[in-house]
Amino acid sequence: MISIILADDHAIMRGGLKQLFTLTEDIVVAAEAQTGQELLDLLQEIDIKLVLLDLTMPGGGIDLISQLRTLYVDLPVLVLSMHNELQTISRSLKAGASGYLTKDNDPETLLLAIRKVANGGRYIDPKTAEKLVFESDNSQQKSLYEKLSVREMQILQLLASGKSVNEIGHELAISNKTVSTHKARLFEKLELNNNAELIRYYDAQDLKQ
Amino acid sequence: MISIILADDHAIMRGGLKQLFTLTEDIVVAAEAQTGQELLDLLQEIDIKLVLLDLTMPGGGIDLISQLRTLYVDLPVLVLSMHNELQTISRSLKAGASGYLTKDNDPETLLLAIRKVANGGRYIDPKTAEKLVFESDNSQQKSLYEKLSVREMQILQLLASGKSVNEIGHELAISNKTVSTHKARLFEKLELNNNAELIRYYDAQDLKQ
DNA sequence: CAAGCGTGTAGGAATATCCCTACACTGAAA
DNA sequence: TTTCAGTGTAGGGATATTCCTACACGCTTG
Repeated sequence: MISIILADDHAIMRGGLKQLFTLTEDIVVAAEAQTGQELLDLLQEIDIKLVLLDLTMPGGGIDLISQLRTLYVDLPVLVLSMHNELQTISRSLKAGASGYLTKDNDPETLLLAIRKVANGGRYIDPKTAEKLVFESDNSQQKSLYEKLSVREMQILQLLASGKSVNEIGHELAISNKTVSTHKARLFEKLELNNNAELIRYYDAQDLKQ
Repeated sequence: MISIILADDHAIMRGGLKQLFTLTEDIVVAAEAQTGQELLDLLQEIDIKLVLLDLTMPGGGIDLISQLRTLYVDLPVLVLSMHNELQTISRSLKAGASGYLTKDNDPETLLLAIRKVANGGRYIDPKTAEKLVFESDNSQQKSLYEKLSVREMQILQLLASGKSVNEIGHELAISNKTVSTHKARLFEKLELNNNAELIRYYDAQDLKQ
């Protein structure tokens, strides 16, 4: 029996997944988390076999994977994401995720991946696995977006959501000066000159996904 | 019996939703589409009561809603989205969607929304509906723009172009403090909370004209 | 292994911006 | 006619942000 935690902030998605798992004999949802913190809290209380993690939830970035990997060395983390940005996939795996698949896969594939990962295996979407290998070779023409570090990307998202430098500093528990530095660096990398451009750049990127 | 088409490019999401609907007596999934085109093709073949549409799928933007509205006047479209950007919601509804809810709602809410919309009603997430009232009410009549004084409008345009308060003060040969006052007033009038919202508001207005 | 680049982190000083308040002027309402 | 709301203008003080600089760490790369 594979007991899992659903870590996804979309209740409808969780609801659907739970229903999906009722069709199986061997997979059961032990708990659900809507934020990274909630997930960490839950893990202290209950014992499960696998975390099914949506990266886009609040407090659910790459860092969370690293934390999980540190705190629970043997706990497999399967990332379930909407994005198939190679960058994100690659970073997730480096951070210690046992698998990665996008939500456009068949439900059967998800079940397969869960079983494989729960048994200590790894699962990566074959289509993207191939690209990953390919990409690492000719990482020449990276889009500006891909030049950003994880932290910078995070700051970008928070800025684009309308948060101030101070608010972000507080939220991430770092100095506002630090946030400002990150901001300056991502301005340089993205060749932006002001906040208006940042918002428009972000929205434009967002549409591409 | 409410027969629906699931239009979402995420197979896992569709799989989950389908399972969810098996719990109900009255909702049945007649078909699934992964792209806008696929949806349009399917609609020519089969007769259904409602389209459950994920805006983020390929070929699944606001335009698609307009098309559906033109081709099938009475077919209700319920938008299921991850984003709760006011703009997107507002535009969807203007384009003719019968309802809008985000994926972080309860599954029960989704069922409720489907039933309501299938019966000719409308459904909008209560949290966001409230915010929308201002926007839609005012934009129907006065287009918030018109509440702004000439000077405020000018400042808005300059801010949206990426100029700083100081730059604007210099350009208009008035104190930066004055510019700041104008800015504060237009923020209040437009019910904006930060620069990001200003940019998005301005761009949205721009599209309307 | 040494050197160097990228990254995450800040401090101090300089600016920029906001917040609250104020005042004069204009046109509309009472 | 008086009153009042809306507007364009700022000042002073409080905050926020930037700019420049720095440093430690980890990961390449010669």
